[in-house]
Amino acid sequence: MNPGPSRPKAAPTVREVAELAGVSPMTVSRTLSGGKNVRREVQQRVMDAVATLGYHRNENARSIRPGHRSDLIGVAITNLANPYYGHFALGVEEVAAQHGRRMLLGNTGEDVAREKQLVSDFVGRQVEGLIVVPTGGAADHLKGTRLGDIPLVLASRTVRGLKADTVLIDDVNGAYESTKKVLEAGHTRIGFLGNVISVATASRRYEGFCQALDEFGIESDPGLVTRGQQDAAAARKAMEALLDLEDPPTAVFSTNNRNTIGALEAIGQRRLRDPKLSPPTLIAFDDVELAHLMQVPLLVVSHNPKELGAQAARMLFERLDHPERAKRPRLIELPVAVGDILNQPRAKGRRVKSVAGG
Amino acid sequence: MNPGPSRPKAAPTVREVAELAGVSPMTVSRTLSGGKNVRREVQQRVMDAVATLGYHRNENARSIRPGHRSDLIGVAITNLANPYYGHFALGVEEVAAQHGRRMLLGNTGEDVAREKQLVSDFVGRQVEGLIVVPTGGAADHLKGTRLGDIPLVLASRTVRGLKADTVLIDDVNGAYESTKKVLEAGHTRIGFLGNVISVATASRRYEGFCQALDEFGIESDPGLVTRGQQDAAAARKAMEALLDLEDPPTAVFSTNNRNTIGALEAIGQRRLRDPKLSPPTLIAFDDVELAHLMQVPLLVVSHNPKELGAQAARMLFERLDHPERAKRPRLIELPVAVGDILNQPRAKGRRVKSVAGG
DNA sequence: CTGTTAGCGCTTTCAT
DNA sequence: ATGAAAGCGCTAACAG
Repeated sequence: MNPGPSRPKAAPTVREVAELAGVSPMTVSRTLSGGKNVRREVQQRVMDAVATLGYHRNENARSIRPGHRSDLIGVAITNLANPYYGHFALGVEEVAAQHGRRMLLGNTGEDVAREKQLVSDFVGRQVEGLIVVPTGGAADHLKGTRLGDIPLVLASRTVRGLKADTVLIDDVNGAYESTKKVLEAGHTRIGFLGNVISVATASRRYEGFCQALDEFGIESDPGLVTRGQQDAAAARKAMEALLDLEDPPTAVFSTNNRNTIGALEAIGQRRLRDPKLSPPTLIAFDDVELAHLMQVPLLVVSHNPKELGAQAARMLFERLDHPERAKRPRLIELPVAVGDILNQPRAKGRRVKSVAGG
Repeated sequence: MNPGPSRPKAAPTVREVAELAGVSPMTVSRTLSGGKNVRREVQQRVMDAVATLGYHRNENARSIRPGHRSDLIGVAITNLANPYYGHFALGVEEVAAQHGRRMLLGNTGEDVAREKQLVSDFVGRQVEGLIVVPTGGAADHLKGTRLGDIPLVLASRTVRGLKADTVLIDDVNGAYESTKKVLEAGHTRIGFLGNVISVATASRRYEGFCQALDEFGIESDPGLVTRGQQDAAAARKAMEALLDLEDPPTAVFSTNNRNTIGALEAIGQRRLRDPKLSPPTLIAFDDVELAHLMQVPLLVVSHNPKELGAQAARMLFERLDHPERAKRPRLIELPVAVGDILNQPRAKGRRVKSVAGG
């Protein structure tokens, strides 16, 4: 009657199932693996025993046998709170599921130490492969030898000096094309809202930004370049500072969705006080929900984070499921779509055509 | 020279490390578990061997020993692409990390079959506990016996007839209070944008909504109630339909962030065509980035999805780490914050005090 | 301090 | 069609 201190009764094992079904463990094992060479009737008895005992076969014990896959992949991303990485993780998960794999997901919070710890743990858990959005710090722990030669795919960011499959967004070009488009529209003072420099995407996008300025013979004004904003709050402050300048930029390049949100908040807030404020044109790398409806001139450089994750996963499974094909590390750059400048103020903006994209 | 077909050389084992270090496997094991009773010098030799071989101890093999924790929890959520669940997962992950656990994360996509499959797999992988955002379909597979009595925490939604720790948002009250506030502001025709009915949150929020209407003696007009919008696109259409009504609602209750986005898109789009459009007041359950800057009268019912995840994880670890304390299933409802109505139109909207309309 | 033995849950191999 | 034995990688328990 009294269940007692509810000792977490050890999970039933094959042996117990076997006993209850009146067969040997081997027969249970066979039944569970498809039922080859087991009489229908016996199979039924086994399945009944499984059901009554609530038996689940121990995948961990199973996976220590040689030649057995763990069906597990390890994924380390930097910030799960960012919807960008939510989509990314979903892309990975979906492809992993298609390939019959499960996903161990860890959040690094942009902390190398945590990344190291996570990766090491993943390897210990016998993941078949790793997908990592590297934090950008030292990355010895990602070296092949340290990983026991488990396949690794880097996503969204590279690591200098690390040979591994990599999927990136075409950052440089996206930044270049979009900046160019805004320059063509006549802007000459363009601000820059960036995230941490050590993050590879940040510098790549800055690179493209500068390329375009160079091409137009414009010297980047250091006073217009801000860096290191990791979240929307910081970005908002940075944007406010830009707006407060004596000679504020007429356009601002925002490196990522966090900066875009912050920038739009700053602008939106200002406008509540001064409805006539004519906001700067915003170049937004990464698409952001609702941004296009904010009545701020906006040029979106959009791409698909879910596809980024899916692609990373595909590269991984290419290696895992076809080790015979795989050769040297591959680098894939996913295309971005540079849109048109939306919400142009009616009077001014002369129509610039050009359609860019993938 | 030629590495050959690159046979994925089996991961090194304790034995190999032991051999290289000139000790027994046991000494390696001891060293790796803290180094008790191993001479410093020998430890060093072992660590060197570990480093040269790139050895990672096999956690799976380790975890089959009796009494050993797997340090793994299984988390099944419905839609990783929704930033809401990204935050949720982050909350879980952080608390799990604090407790030294790793997270197996699966996405159900609101599909019961997938949920069932995931949960079963998680159990087979020896997770110590489960956190599930139930899809809402049949849930036999979540019954204790089927789970091998692994602790389960339901998050965000309940399952009727299932005894398990549960963390919810205070949906009913949040919907009630916010609707009431809008009724007090003088609105009498209030639309409803809902998601799938089978989802428990949906009906709970609808319940609160109706409660408030009842209290003000207003009969809910079926023509104003829409249901089943799972994503922003569907929500947008539903909102457009509401706006197209001959006698459109002056306020609209949006059940969740997907519906809010869709509603704001619909309104924003309309306004581009007709800048004078006076948009309905939006009651937004779930906070949404940028929403408050959209110049749409807005009442946000906000809460913290990350905290929801953290709380779910805390309940789980309470049971795991203190099995002696744990008693009957607990239900926690996290409070919501009902804000003020923002972005009220200045000129027109005559200030209606808190007097109900018959 | 260190090594030997045994066995965790499972399945491959080899009987029967 | 079924079972017995052996061993995967690891570590308690017990020597020494």
